[in-house]
Amino acid sequence: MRINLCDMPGGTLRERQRAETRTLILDAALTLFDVNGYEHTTVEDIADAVGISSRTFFRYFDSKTALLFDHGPSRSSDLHVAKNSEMLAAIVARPAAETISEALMAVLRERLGQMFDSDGLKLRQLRVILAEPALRVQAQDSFHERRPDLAKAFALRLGQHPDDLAPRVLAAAFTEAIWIILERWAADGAAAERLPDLIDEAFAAVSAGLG
Amino acid sequence: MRINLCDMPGGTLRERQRAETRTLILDAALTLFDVNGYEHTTVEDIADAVGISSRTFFRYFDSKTALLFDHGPSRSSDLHVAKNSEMLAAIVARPAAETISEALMAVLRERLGQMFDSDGLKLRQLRVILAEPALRVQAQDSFHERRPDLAKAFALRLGQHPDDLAPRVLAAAFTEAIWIILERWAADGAAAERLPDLIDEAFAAVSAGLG
DNA sequence: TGACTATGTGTCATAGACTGACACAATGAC
DNA sequence: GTCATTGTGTCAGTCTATGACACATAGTCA
Repeated sequence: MRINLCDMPGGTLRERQRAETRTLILDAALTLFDVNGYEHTTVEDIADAVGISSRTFFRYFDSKTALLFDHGPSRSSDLHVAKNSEMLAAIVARPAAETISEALMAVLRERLGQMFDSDGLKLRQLRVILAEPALRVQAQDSFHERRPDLAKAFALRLGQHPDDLAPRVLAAAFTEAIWIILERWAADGAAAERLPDLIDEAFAAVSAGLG
Repeated sequence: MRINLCDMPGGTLRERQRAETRTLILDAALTLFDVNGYEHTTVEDIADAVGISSRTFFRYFDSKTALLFDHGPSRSSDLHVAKNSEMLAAIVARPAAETISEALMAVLRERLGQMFDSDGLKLRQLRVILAEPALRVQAQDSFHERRPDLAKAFALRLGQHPDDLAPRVLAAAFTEAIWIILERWAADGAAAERLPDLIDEAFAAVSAGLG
């Protein structure tokens, strides 16, 4: 059952096994979702596919939906956290002369493609989400999770408090914009080179709309 | 069990009974949520409180969360639909010289207070939602439901397609703004006369932030 | 290497949201 | 009053999720 873990770097055998099992679950789940649809795939199906009990599944993922919002194989356990703060730091670090829209756009152009490119994971998740209308709503939640952080970054640029209205509203607006971009990108076949164009287009529209 | 239905206008006895049961369920549920919290109130608790089986509960409400997003006693069954389209029509009908922000603000000043004032229902729902962090996320969904409509109204004003970016982003931004307004309003004690002030304040901030 | 501890796993039992099927009761129409 | 329509309770069952316990595996220390 355990496959060659030797080529994976990292801590103890346990940690490597855990990471391996996690990716096995995630991969099996996304495949099953793809074939049978999210609703018609039970947690037991997933567990069976990996050869674990469904009880064990819940020791790896808090819920079935967590599979869709998981940030990668968590090779090093908080890699994505680092990535996230990097992104926020990048937003804050953009030249003060730039508007928030310009700053965010620049950061997205640099990093959004990378995010969806590194492995196919995020794209596969995105596709499942887009396929099931009920999930699109929940997906907003996943973005929503990051909104406070985004609002914080905006607040820093604006010299305001993160709970103030402007940062939060801007975060909501741009979160929606990113969502639309990803939607269209996936619908267009998810070609990596399309992403920058879509970002440009979207942000131009937003600027025009908000101005 | 059935209480004096005679003073309620409306169609057949069956319809009146149904409407009555519906409000009984809704009222009992919100009371229980208030006392024991949303999570610790089971559907069976609610059903017991009304004197129906939990199976019957699900014949009135699609889900437990539906209780929080239900639009009133549905005396006349699609009253809220009418209200909703009225609101959208009002947005479209505002003078063309107004910006979208101004138009929406004017409509909200006219109608938002009314919406939360007519009966205590929406405020009670709002309080439950705000009390339980997990629900705040779902609440976004409920607003989200109406976003396409809002986007449509905006699109009409902008002379754009409802699926275009600008209307959707604007809808997201203003939905968030409304949400923030309601949050603060509830936190402030939900005094009816505070609402217009909060609306003014919020929209001023948004305009300043977006400009 | 062998014992000892920590951690992971399966099994079992259970709660809680929801759904389908069926029998029975109440309503509305004639 | 008869008869079709519709509402309700009961029962059984699915699926997500969690707690308890026993057993197995990995990490540690002598």
